[in-house]
Amino acid sequence: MAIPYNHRAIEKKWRERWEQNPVNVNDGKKEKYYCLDMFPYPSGNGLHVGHWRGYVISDVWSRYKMLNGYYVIHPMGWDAFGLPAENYAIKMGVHPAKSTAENVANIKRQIKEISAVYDWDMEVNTTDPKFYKWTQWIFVQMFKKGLAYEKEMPINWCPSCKTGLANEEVVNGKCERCGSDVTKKNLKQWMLKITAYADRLLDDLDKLDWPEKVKKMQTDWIGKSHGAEVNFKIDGKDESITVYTTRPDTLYGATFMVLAPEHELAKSLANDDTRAAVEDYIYQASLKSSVDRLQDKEKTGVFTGSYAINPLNGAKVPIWLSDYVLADYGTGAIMCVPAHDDRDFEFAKKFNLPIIQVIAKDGKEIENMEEAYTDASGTMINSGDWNGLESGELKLKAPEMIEKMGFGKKTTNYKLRDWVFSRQRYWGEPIPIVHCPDCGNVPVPEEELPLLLPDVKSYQPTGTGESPLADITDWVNTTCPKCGKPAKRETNTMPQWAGSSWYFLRYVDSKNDEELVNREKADKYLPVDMYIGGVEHAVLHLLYSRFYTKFLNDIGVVDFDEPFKKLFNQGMVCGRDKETGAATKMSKSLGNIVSPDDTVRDYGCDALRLYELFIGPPELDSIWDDRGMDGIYRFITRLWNMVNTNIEKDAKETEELLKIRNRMVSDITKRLESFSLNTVISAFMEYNNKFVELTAKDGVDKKTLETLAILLAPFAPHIGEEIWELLGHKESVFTAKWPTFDEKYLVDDEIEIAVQINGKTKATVSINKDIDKEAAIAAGKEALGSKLTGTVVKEIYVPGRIINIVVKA
RNA sequence: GCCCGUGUGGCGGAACUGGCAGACGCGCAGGACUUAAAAUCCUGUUGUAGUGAUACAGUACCGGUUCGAUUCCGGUCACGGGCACCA
Repeated sequence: MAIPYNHRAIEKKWRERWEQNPVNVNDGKKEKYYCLDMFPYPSGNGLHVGHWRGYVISDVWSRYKMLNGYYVIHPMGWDAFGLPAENYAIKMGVHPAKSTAENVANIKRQIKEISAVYDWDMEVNTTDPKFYKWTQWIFVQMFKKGLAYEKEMPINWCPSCKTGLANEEVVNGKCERCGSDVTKKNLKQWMLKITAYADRLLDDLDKLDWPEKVKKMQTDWIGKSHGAEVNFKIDGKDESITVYTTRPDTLYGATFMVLAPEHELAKSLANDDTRAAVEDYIYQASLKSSVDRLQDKEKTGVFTGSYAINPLNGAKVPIWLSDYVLADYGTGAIMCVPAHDDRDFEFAKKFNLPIIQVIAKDGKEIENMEEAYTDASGTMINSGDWNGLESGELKLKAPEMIEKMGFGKKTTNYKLRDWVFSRQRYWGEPIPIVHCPDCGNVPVPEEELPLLLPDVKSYQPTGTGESPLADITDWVNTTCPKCGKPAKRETNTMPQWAGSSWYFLRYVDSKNDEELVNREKADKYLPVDMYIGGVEHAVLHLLYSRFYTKFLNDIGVVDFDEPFKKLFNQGMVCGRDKETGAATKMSKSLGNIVSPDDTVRDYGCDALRLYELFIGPPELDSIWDDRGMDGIYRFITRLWNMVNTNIEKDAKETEELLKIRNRMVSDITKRLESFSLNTVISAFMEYNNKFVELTAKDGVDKKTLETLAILLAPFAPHIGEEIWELLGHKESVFTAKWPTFDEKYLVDDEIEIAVQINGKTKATVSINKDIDKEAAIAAGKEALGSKLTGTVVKEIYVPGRIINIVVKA
């Protein structure tokens, strides 16, 4: 009898062989295919089976591409700077450099258990000075182009992480990392002018083969809107206030105006009667945190005492202050049309302000308006010259009309804000800037990069708005690179996203000390063809990376302006809540983390790889169930025994086997191409069941077994190799070509189809696939026999699919 | 509140452009082998009624289009995700 399946021996053997003779080689002739994983941050918890899943998916895809003749770039690295690593270090009471190195070592060991075809020569680590030299270099280039600038402003501040945060890092008013309520803090910050790329970031989404969901999230995040700025004169003064509106068609319906409490004219609009109330309102608003401002939907406000003149009809409208108007969007001031905007309506009701309907709803004026009519469709009313126009068309034309009339202009606005880039933390790339009292901000000269992160005993965040680096006077005090006079270093560090925004460019030339990436190599091996990772980075990493790539394209570092052609988001692997049985995210606090280590030991790497795929559709979340591993192991054992038995049998190729083999190739290839990886595994099981059946009879031929070995290799590489070798091959299975199939074997001549009466299946019948309708109907009726009663009204035959007889009782 | 996604056996999930709903696997039940257990193999497994072939019902719910709907359309509910006063 055949040798029993021994996953430990087989996997050890092939891992050693691959180590000596890598299977993914660049012979300079093959076309490249760049398949990238989102690189992990090395947390102390190590990997769980959820992380594994993404890596298995990308490895299956990489190996499939190899078998299709590509040289596959499939690298791995470490996103090791940033808050998670630093917070972990603080918790454990060790230096982040030390804990990071330990965590990297542990996770690398775990990742090697996957037996993926990673090219470890390419490995990068964002905390390596040789790497962050270039992270700093990019910052300097941005500074030179005016895209990195310093600004004092109220920014999002996490009181627990004790650092400023980017807008993208604030989720529902809470810190993305630790969940604390985010407050505002006035700090001098480095900013990156991502808004300069807003239009390109928006327009180029069309070029990308990405999930629609992610594209939509980025579109919404950029939030481009079209409208007009309109100038309203302040009654009795020379000054005017400019508002931004997307609904200039409703200008005749503007019955009041609201400014953000932070608006520069806010105080000056008050008179003796209102001054106390206005100043108090402004003060109260300044105390509100962003969370309060998000949660208090109840409108508040105060009348300034001043009026503005509607430039279109000369109407005098009161000017109010309210915190529902955002200071940093548009002009910080809005014209209010309560009849056609929900928020303005609510405000008008609360403060008893007039409501004028200017768009007819269903051709009429609404009698007792109970909610705003917000559709831009209907005929204009109460609108002077504009009466009778269609509001949707007017909305589009009004900005230009206003521009011609001379009291405003057509304009666009974005929700996207510039990127707050300073972190008041230790564990990040130092921002390479020197503050000189005479020369201002001077970048560290490029030949002096990297500017090393100094070693320090106390790396805890200070909470004062200063980075821990500020305490290291030796380091802070320096000389100005320009004039040589005493100067001080910038002490803030970069956010975690700095390194991850460009790391994928570095893999293909990771040891280059002269350039970020050699241009020739970049042209040859970049950009990324397939990027695989979780959806949680939709507006963070994936937006930042696109921005960086466009910038590097602009300064000639690379010749493409989109980093990732295709994106695949894999679903999470959830655990089960022990009490409710509901699916929950795997987390340490819930105690439902499943580590891959034990599973690999007990069932083997191949078994876990197959199970990670079999568990459910790769793009959806799925639930881990340990018991499923037994099913996979049974399948592997059955397959293993089947192959070994057939090697002894040495069966002949028959017509039946030819058919099965071609169908197997067709099924697996189609499902793999459409990323339906869970059903690929199902198909393997189904075909294996057939082979087991045939083995009990005449056996399965060698060619079919070879085909099976190749098909299986991307999924279970050790087994694929072992079977390939058992079948007499000296070279690796990955030197083989992915098999093709012949269409002629996919369809039977005799097919079995369903026979229905009034759309309900009542019988089945075997017919030749080419017979005409008449013959098919006759065969169908015969199969139905006495079940067919009543008058036949209609006879339907869809060739190869169905026979349906419609009868009337 | 707005936008997007999902809803199929005890469980994970299949079903190509509308064409035999429940592939494949888990679990469970019965059987074989065994002194016994594990492992392995075989059989069954949507529900209801019936010994039975079979009949009827059935893809969250209500309705529509169609010879025929898990699939298309309209409405409702539930769950998940994104955005959240962006004028």
